[in-house]
Amino acid sequence: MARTEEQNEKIRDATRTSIKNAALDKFSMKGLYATRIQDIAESAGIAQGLLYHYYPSKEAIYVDLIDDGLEKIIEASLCLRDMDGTAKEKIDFALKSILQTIQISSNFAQNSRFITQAVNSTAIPPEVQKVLDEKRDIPYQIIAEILAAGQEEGSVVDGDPRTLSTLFWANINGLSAYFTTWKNPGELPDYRLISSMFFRRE
Amino acid sequence: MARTEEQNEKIRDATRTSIKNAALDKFSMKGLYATRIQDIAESAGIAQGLLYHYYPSKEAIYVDLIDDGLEKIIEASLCLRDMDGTAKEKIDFALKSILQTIQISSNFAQNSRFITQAVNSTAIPPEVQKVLDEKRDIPYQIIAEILAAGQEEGSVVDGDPRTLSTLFWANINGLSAYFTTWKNPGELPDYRLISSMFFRRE
DNA sequence: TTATATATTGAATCTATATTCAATATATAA
DNA sequence: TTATATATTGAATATAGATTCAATATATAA
Repeated sequence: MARTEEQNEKIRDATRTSIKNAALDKFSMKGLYATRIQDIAESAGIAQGLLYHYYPSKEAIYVDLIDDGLEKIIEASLCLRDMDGTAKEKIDFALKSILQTIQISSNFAQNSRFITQAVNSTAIPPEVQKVLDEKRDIPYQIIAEILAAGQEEGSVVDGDPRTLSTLFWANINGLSAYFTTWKNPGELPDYRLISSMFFRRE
Repeated sequence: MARTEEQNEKIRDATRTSIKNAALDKFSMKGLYATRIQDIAESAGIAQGLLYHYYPSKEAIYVDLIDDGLEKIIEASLCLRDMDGTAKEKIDFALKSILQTIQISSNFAQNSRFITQAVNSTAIPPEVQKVLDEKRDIPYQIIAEILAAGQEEGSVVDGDPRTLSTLFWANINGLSAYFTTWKNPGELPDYRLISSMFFRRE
């Protein structure tokens, strides 16, 4: 007999992972339509043909990655919501960690860049649009919840919590975009500056 | 004899303008590589072939439009810098007018979306990259100047003016992106919330 | 060792679309 | 009217690159 199913699965998992990593690298830098299937295959260290044993098309890889990307942000948001502490502690923690992550690792910024590109194009495949429609709003809702709780506590400024949440994410996305798309981006602002928008003065 | 040179020029100007308008519409929504030359021609109401009497390639239209787009922002920034008033008045005026424009007309947001896409892709033609390298930084410098003057006046908070300027544009870009890429985006935040980041409390 | 299942290869095909070009339409100066 | 310059058309061409597929490599159970 040949390899066991378990062994084949391990091989396929490894190959699938390198395809996904390679594809995220390329898509996040060049977008769906400027990325060549050959780019991805080469970067993953496999032949073009093999890619089609894992995904039926270039678009299918994209859909998969968009879903992953949104899930990551949702997961992090939920984790923030469910942690102990006041609204101020949560927002400050979020800002501090995100700004730090942007500078230290490329993960957050890469993911953010990838999603930004998808969101900015109406040419994305309908399946991608569907995932975006279902999931993109969730992190906005979660931050709005946290801010609403802060208004109850009396710490957060007045105003529609959802609008404040929009402002929160606009800052994150704006800074992240700035940071990834610039040669030498300089420093990021202190998190307290951003935080000060959302909270009353003592 | 046939038409005068002046008359031909008028015809060509009109055609060129509709090509540029159509191309900006398409590029800003779908990006360079997902936009088909046929899309642009159709939307401009001309035949594909004619496009090549005005531009040597799809990329050339793109370069032209990127330059226009950056020039518009630079022009507005310079105008702000040179107006009378304190730093606070200028920044407040800028925030107020931009937020209003985002909601009222599509011009600013369309331009912003277009530039965001270009900036987020390393697949853009080298000529576009060149224009971006030359011009993208200027609005950041101008806002930094204004904020530095505000620090002299004592109204603007401490910190590297260029970093504050980054934060200013991150807010503008983040909100603009939010607003154009959402079906029913809801309200934009009050400009004073953003402004409060940059100025000391009375 | 060997048989076998499946992971992998890369050249061949097929298609979409950017670009070219020969022919046509148009408008006005004479 | 007519001659003419040039704006315009759209079908033909060329090509890049997505997808397919027949052949090969690999690894292990027997």
